[in-house]
Amino acid sequence: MDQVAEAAGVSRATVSRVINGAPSVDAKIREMVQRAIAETGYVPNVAARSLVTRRSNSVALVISEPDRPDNHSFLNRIFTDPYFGRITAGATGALRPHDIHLVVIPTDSTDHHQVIRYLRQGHVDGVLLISSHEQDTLPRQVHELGIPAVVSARPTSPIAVSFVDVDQRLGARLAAERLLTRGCRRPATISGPLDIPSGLDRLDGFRSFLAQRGFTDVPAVEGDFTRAGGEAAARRLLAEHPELDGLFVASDLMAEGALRAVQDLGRRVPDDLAVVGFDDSSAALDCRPLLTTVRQPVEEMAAEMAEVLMAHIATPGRLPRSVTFQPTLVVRDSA
Amino acid sequence: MDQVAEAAGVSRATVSRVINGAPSVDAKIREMVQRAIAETGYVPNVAARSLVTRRSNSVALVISEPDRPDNHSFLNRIFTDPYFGRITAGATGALRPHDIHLVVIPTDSTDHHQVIRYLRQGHVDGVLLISSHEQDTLPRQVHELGIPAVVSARPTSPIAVSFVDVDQRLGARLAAERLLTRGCRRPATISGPLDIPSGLDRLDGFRSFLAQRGFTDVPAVEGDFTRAGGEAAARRLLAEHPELDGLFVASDLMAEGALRAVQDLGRRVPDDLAVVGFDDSSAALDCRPLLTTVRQPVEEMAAEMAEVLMAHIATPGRLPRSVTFQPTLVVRDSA
DNA sequence: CGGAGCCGTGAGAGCGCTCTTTCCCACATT
DNA sequence: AATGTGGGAAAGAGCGCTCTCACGGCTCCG
Repeated sequence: MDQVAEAAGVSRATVSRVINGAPSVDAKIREMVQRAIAETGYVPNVAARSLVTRRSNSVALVISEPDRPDNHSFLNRIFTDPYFGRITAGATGALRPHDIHLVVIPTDSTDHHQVIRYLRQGHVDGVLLISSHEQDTLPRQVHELGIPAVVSARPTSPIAVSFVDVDQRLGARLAAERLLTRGCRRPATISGPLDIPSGLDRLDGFRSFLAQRGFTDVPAVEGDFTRAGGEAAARRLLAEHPELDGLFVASDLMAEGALRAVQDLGRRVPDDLAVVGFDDSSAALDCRPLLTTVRQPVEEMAAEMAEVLMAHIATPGRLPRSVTFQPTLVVRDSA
Repeated sequence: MDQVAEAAGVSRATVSRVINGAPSVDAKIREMVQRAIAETGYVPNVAARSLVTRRSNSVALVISEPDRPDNHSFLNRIFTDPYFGRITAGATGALRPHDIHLVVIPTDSTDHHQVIRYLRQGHVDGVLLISSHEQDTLPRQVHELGIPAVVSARPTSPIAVSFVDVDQRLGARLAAERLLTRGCRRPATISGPLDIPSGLDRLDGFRSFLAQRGFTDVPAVEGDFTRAGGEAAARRLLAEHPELDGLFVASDLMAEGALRAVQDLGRRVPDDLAVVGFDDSSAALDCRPLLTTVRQPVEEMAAEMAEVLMAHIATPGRLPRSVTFQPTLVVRDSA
């Protein structure tokens, strides 16, 4: 930087001003400095800058999942699930124009303390926290740290933190309505894990809407948001309730598996059994027949999380805000 | 840090020694310092440390893909493809024990300069570069930067950089052998994009092995490593060559699509037509019948990339090294 | 014509750490 | 008793930047 200053015949302070785009620099001098920068090939040292500005220009994407028996499959599951992929894509897209980078940190409860330590050290300016399961203590811990944070769903315990969510119950209702509209009279559902709020909300939303319409004792089987889990759940459900004619599956991945099971068992979709998924991920298009599903705009939601986080970073005292997205029904062939 | 030093009745230097685990500190003093750290809740400032050590303890995972018409789908495609997911999982797993974090940076040629700028600024200690397409200039640019780097495949132009790859031709040969063993006499292939070395190598390896065994003019159609692409390619292939009885598809994702097309067209798999994939990704288990495929240990390869990179970071002058993994055949139901 | 006000620049004090150098003291050696 | 030896702690100089504050020179107004 001294070299640049000397080459341009100005002081270090002026070089700094030019680099940071301060408006109060004379156009001629600005140009001279820029030429000097180009000639010397000068690149600012980010560590030195961070030291004084207290900014790192990066944020963490912390993906908190329940413990897994083995670490390998844990990582693999996370990074292979299209849901997390869409989150990453959405967040990256929103952050990039602001030149903010993303540090991806998967975690389960066994290494919460490492994550917390990382965050405390000031590596990042804020956190996007993807946490779904009920008992997860990480949102609270992060909140207590005082670092800017946005969570991916309404926290289960009431903490004053910003979050972005989709109206889960409305989504479930859209699915239920679609099934009824098609003429289904024996609806059932494969839910997500019931220790996850979104799993619970979708189940509850589905059932309570149907109850209003006079359908009680709607069968439900708990799934685990994987294809294999969906397939197994569908087999179980049809074994116990062969009369079913409509099925709401709480994720597209599970729906893909369920569709397979249903067809293996000789049911035609949608004629014998109509199936509605949830997510509208790429998996919906991998199904045959193409999956009718409830669209959750995951990329937009992640982008919104990023925007809210950046706002928090820019103005520290800012009050938490929550944003709820509306799901929509995407009608294809399966229902 | 001054507070800690005062609380422990020592100097800042000693606190630093304790934090960095210097062996030459008296046990009693060490303990006092640690107590002081705990009491004050002191956390070292990483920016200040980086400023003097010239280390950031993070590395970039740069995923370089060809230009896409629209940015949105570009990000989505990358983060949804299980191949990149496996890479991320493998790299994360290897880096975590060393407390090194991963900054994920997707890029196409339109923003190479941004990536280069980011790297030059010293945000990261090194780069894991995932670059597949032939004309990609990024590997060379990164190499010229002089920053420690490891590339995911043999660079197309000969630059002195470390890389990790799988023996693509051997993999293709394993597939060919399997088809012949099953008794196929009319083999064909759906290749990857031919401007990607791995695509080319698999095609070439397949054909040249078959040529040795007397099979010439083996039909091939170019695919694009997506499910939809695989499906379309299979339809084209079977329309032109209805007599086929064996098919090597250069990625599991494409194989999944191809399988669908083949079965839609009334062929039974594997009886009428045997299908072998490539990758052994989770997609292989989503196929029906379960996909016989060539296993590429992507997670291990990514982990190895990370190890090599850390070695380069630790000892700067180190000569480039390349590691080639052996693929294996995983026999399931489709061939 | 003198002083107030403003714009643009320079000087210099840190930001919080590491690491080399220096120093002290206890103990061994002659 | 004087000198040598070495382990362990302290002192202090940076690392490369930003940002406040002071100041010089200009315009403008009374």
